[in-house]
This record gives sequence, C-alpha cells and structure tokens, in this order.
Amino acid sequence: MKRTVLNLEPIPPYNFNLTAAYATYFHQTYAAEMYQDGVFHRLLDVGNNLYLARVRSLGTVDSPSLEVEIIGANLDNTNITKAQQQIAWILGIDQHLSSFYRMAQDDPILTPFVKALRGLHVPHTPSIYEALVLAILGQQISSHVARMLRTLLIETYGPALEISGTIYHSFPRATDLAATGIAGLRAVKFSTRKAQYVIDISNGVISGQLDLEGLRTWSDEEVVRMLTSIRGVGLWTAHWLFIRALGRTDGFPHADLALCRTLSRLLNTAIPLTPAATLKHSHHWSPFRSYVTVYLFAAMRSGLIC
DNA sequence: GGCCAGGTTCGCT
DNA sequence: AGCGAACATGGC
Repeated sequence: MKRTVLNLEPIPPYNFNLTAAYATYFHQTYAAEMYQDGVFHRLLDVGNNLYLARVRSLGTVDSPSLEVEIIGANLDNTNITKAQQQIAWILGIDQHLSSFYRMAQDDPILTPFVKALRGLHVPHTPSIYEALVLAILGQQISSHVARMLRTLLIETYGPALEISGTIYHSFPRATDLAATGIAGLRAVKFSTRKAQYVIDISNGVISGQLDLEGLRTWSDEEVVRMLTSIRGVGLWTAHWLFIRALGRTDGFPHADLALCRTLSRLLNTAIPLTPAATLKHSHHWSPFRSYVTVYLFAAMRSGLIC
C-alpha cells in the first residue's frame, strides 16, 4: 500500500465545506461519499485499481487550496494523474461561478441563496454510468429511502478496500451489476422494473453498444435524445445527469416534485406550481439552471428552506 | 392501513 | 396527446 500527497487549486470562490457537504447530501456518510471532521473521502476506481482519496482544505473560499492524499496499491504516475483528475472532477473545482452570480444578483429569489451558499461548486459523479444508475434508483421514492437503497447497493456490490480498519466501497462496475442479474438487484430492494432497466444499461455498457462516456462531446439536445431513448430514462433523469454527471450548466429537472414545491414556496404561490409552470419560470435562469437547481437543493437539504 | 415520496412506462381514450 | 395505473419500499 503506497500513499502520495498532492495539491489542487480550485477556481475561487470555492467553499470546500459546502461542496463536500453537498456531495454527501449534508450527511456524514452518503453511500460511497464520506465527509467527516473536515475530510472528504471517496474510493476511486481508476482502471480497475482502487485508491482512497482523502481531501481537506488548506485555504479559504477566496484563496482556495486542497490537499489530496491518495492511498492504494499499484500507485504509479499514470494512475496518480488519473486519480487526481477524477477527484478534481468529483469536487467540481474547475467551475467559474461569476457569470451565474452576476445573473443571480438581479433576481430577488436567488439573491439570499447565492449569498448564503457562496462558493458552492457542483460535485459530480466520476462516471455517467454511476449517475444513471443512481438516478433510476432514486426515481419516485423519497430521498430517505433512496439513501438506504444506495448504501445497500454499494455495500453489497461495490468494489471494497480496507484502509486502517475501515472498509471503503466504490460504486459497482457495470460488470458487477450485470453479473448479479435482476434477482441480485431485487435482493437489494430494487423493483423488478428498475432492476431490468439497470441490467439492460449495464449490458449495453459492457458490450460497447451504449457509449455513455461518449456523451461528453455531444450537444445538450443530442444527449437528451439519446438518454431518453433508453428504457427507464425520461426527461427528469436526463437533466439530472446534465447536473450530476456531465457538468453542463443548464440542466433543469422541471418535473421534480421537490423542485416544484420549493419554487412554489419561494414564489408564494397559492397552489403548488405544475411542472409546466416551473419550467416556464426557469427560462430566465438559462444558461445557468444547473446552478440554480443545485443551490435550491442545497438550501433545502441544509435547512435554509424547510 | 392508507397515502405519499426528488419518475417512467404502458395501456387506455 | 393526454390521463391513470402499476411499480417496491419506508415513514408518517
């Protein structure tokens, strides 16, 4: 087991505490993500090698600097570079927020949130596959149930590494889930239908028929068309992937129940906004709707809005 | 026990 | 094209 330490320089403003907390949904642990005592942990899966990344902040919001410790076997320079890129992506260090903040300044709805959450960057999943499986898992169920199912999924099927007495899990690989089959996913409380979707997707990824990572170079419209042609994936999921996996700035899951409710509360509407009304209102936030979505969810999860 | 929760598909009009 | 049911599970 080797270990190496390196530094990352996020684009300011960068609030490490908020960004790491968002990644764990403001819990100490959230399935594969951990954030406790100021240290963010995530087991990385780099070319089938497992490395534990431990990250802490050395700087401030306006002069940010992160210390990253990487631990694992086969730690050569190539894999160190890949692990570094992966953790940088996970923690969203390369995002420029200034244009979004300028827009938000003129919007009374957003002003209090960008002020309270200044420096929150959008965390990403390492792979599109991970975000897709998690999105399907989370469809239609409460966030509380989703959290339990996620944890069960990664603890049952995720590659594991023990470091000084603690067992860390990475997200299951497509080959892992394909091998468990529908019965294996039913065993971790997926519905038969969701299990079928995930198995189909996993098989597509393995065979190369479904090139999820290839989506990174496609336009937003092309990505939506391709993703929604997959069984189990609708508009909500496609837009969720814009935000969580692809790093696009204008994702907006307008049919999201919690998002509609939150916006209704902020706008003080007598009755809850319909998805169509929510979508309509969102247009003047383009092309920064991913940030708006994340800031609203962060406000919800952290208790700024109840 | 019933109803709902950070959707999607399928089968009806 | 638009509407309602079914889907698994846990919490209230």
